[in-house]
Amino acid sequence: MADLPKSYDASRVENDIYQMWLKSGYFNPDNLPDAKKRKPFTISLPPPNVTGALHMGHAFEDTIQDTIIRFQRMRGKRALWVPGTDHAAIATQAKFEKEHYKKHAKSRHDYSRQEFFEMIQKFALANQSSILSQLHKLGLSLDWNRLAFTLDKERELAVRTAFKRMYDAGLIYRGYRVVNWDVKGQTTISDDEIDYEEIKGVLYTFKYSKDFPIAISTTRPETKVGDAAVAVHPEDERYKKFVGQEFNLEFVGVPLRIKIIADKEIDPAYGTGAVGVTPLHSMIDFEIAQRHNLAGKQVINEFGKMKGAGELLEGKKTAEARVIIVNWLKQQRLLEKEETITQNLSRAQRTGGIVEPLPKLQWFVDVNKKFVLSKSKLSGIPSGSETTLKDIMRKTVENGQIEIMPERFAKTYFHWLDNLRDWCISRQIIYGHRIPIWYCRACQAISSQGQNPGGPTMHAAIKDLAKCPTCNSTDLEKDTDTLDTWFSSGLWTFSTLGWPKETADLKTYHPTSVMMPGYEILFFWVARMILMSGFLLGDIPFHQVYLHGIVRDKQGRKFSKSLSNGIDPLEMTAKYGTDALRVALVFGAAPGNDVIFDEQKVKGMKHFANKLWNIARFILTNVQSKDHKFEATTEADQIILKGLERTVTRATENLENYRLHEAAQEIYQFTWHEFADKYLEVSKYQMGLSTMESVSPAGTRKNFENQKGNTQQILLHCLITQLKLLHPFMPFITEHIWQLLRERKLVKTRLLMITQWPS
RNA sequence: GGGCGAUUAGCUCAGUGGUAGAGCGACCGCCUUACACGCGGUAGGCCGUAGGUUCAAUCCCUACAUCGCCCACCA
Repeated sequence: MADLPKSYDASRVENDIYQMWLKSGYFNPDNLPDAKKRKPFTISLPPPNVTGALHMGHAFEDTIQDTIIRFQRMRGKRALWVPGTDHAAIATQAKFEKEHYKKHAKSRHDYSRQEFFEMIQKFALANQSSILSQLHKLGLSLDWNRLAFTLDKERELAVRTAFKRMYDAGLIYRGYRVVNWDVKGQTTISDDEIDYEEIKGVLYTFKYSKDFPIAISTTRPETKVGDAAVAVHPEDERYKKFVGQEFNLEFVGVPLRIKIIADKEIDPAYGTGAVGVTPLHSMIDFEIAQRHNLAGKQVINEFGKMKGAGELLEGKKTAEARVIIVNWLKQQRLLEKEETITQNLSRAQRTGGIVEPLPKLQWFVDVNKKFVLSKSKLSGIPSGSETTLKDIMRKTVENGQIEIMPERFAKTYFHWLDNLRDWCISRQIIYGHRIPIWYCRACQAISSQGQNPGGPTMHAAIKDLAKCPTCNSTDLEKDTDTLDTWFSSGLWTFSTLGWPKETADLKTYHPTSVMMPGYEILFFWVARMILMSGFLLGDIPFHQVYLHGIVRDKQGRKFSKSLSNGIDPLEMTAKYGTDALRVALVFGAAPGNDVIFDEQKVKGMKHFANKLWNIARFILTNVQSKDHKFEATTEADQIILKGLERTVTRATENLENYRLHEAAQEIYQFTWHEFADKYLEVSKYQMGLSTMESVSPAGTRKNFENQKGNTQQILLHCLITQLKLLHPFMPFITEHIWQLLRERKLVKTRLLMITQWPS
C-alpha cells in the first residue's frame, strides 16, 4: 500500500490519462477493434459559439454527451462524437466590435470589409483554440480528427450548395416586407432572436383630425404619420357605415389619405375597436395592408429616427417624436384618452438594441411553398411526392421518426410550427457566410423593390461567378448580406461529415443517433436541422433529440456575463477534479429540467471519487492474483453479487433511456453503501484480516478461513464491474485505477475506455 | 390571452398506484490497520390546497393557489 497515496489527487493523473486516450486513437471510431462490424452510434456536438470561453452550461451539456458516447462505445458501438465550433455571426461580431472599440476606438467603418472580416475571424479562431483546450480538460472523447467550424472552407461549400439548391427549388426568395430591424446592430434579425421586456407604456386614444369620424388607439403615435387606413371589424355596427370611405386629412402637418377598411382580424372589443393601419412599421399591419392592397409610407429610418414625416418631426428620435405628437394632439384637442398599460418592448437578443419593424428587401426561406422531394426516407413523405418545409418539420416528429425527449417538448415544437412564418435569413453584418448571389448590372438594373426574384439580374452560384451566365458580362456585384448563423448550423449533422461530397462518413454515420442540446434552442436549431436535412438529403438529421435543462446559479438565475455570476468549470475541475464536477452536474438532473449549480455538490462528489480510490486501494493491497472462478458461498457473497447484478441491469437500462441521473444515483448507492460499507467490512473477516474480537463474532473467523481466495475474487470482480459502470461518468479515476490493476495483471484490456460493458 | 413545468426533509433535488429517498447541512459518539474527503448512530416530511377515481394515491383525474419558463402580441 506504500506506493498508493491515501487520497486521490485528480490533478496529478487527469492530463496523463487524457494523453493516453488521445494516443490510443480510439476517439476515432474507425480505429476501434473490429470497427467495421460495429453498429455506428453518432452524436454531433452542439458547437459552442466562438464568442468566448465555455461556461457551466457547456460543461453540463458536454458531460451528458460524453457519458452517453462512452457508454455506447463500451457497449460495442462504433461511437463517433464530432466536435466543432460555431462562428455565431452577430454574436461574435458584436462582441468583437465592442472589445475592439474599447481598445482602439475604431469601428467597422474604419476598415474595409475584407480587413474587418479577417480581424473577426482571427478573434474567433483565438477563442476557438481556448475552447478546445477546455474541452480536453473535461475529458471529452471527441474525435478531434473530424473537428469542424461553421465558417471554414468545407462548411462554406456546404452552405453555398445548400443555398443554391434551395434557391433553385424556389424555397429561397428575395422579398420586400416588414422585418425586425436591430437599430443598434444595424441588421435584420429573425423572430426568434428577439427578447421581450415588459414595460409600462401609454395607450393613447385619439382622432387624426377633427373631421375624422373614428378614434384609434396606439402606444406608438409616431408611427401613425405613416398610416394608410383604419381597420374595423366587418360586423361592427358603430363603423359599418364608414367602410370604404376615404379621407384626406392633415396629421401633425403631414397629409394623409386614410381609407376605412373592414378586416376580420380586428377585435371590436379592444380600445375603440378601430386600428390605424401602418403598413410599413408593423408586421401585422403589413399583412393587413397586403390583403387590402394598400401602399404605405416609411416614416422611420434605420437609425430609429423620423424621416419623411414632415417638418415638425424630421430627424427626431421616435421617442421625441412621440412627445411632439402627443403635445400636438393635446393642443388640437384630439386626444381622448391616455391609459397606462403593460406592453412588451422588443429587444435584439445579441446587441440589446431596440427592434424597429421596418420595410426591407431581404432573403427568406419559404416554409410553405410546395416542392417535390424526389428521394425521400422521410416518414409520411414518399419519394417524388409534393411537400413543404413545414410539412417535413411536422411529419418527421409527428410520426415518431424523430423522437423528442422529454416528450412534452414535442408539444412546444408543434405549437411553434403552427405559428411559423417565413424565415428571414439575410443579415447586414460582415461576419458570416456571404449570400452566394451575384447581380448583373449589364443585364438589368436591380429592381429596387425586388419584385422579380429569380429574374435575369440575379444568379445563385456555388463557386464565385466571374461572368454573368446570361449575358457574359463581367460587371457583376456580389450580394453584400451574410446569412443567419443558424443557416449554417442547420447543416451541422451532415456538413461535418463531408456533405455535399458523398463521403464514407456520411454513409456510415448519418443520420446521427441523438442530438443533445438545451431546450432553449429547440426552434433555433433543432427545427432548422430537420428542415435542412429533410430538404437536402431527404432524410432526418438524427433519430432522437434529448433536450437538457439550463444550469442556474443558487438564486435560480441563468449564468450570464451581464450578471457576472459565471463560474468557470475549469476552476471547479482544478479544485475538485473533473470527475467530481461531471458527476455533480449529472446527479439529480432529470431530463429537461434545469439544474442549480452548487459547489457543495461537487465537493461531495470529490469525496465519492476518494471513496472509490480507497476501495481500489484496499483491493489492490489485498488481492494479488486473478482467478475468474468464484462462487457465492456466504450470505454476504450472495447479497453483494445479487446487488451488483441488479445495479448492472438498472444502470444499463437507465443509460439506454438517457436517465443518467438515475443510473448515477444507483451506482453511487451501490458502490458506497452496499459494497464499501457492508461487503468490504465483511470481507475482512472472510479473508482473515480482522483480528478484533469485538467485530469478529466468535467462531466465525475460523469458518471463513478457507474463503479467502474466493472473497478476493469477488472483491476484484465487483471492483472491475463498478469501474466499468462508473467509467462513463468518471472517466479519469476509473481509467487510472484500471491502469493500476493492469500493472498488477489483474485485468487484461489495455484501456478501460474500450472495455466491454458488463451484462 | 394560450401552452408547459415546478410545488416532496433546513437547503438542492430524485422517485414510485400499496409502510417516503439521495446529496449537502444539523445533532451524538468514534483518528477502528481502505478512506476523518472517513465510520457508526440520531433527529427531521399530513410529498402545495380542495375535491374525485380506486380496496389503496405523494404518484392517476378535475379545479385552485404560488413560483418559473415558452409562445402570441390587443393596435
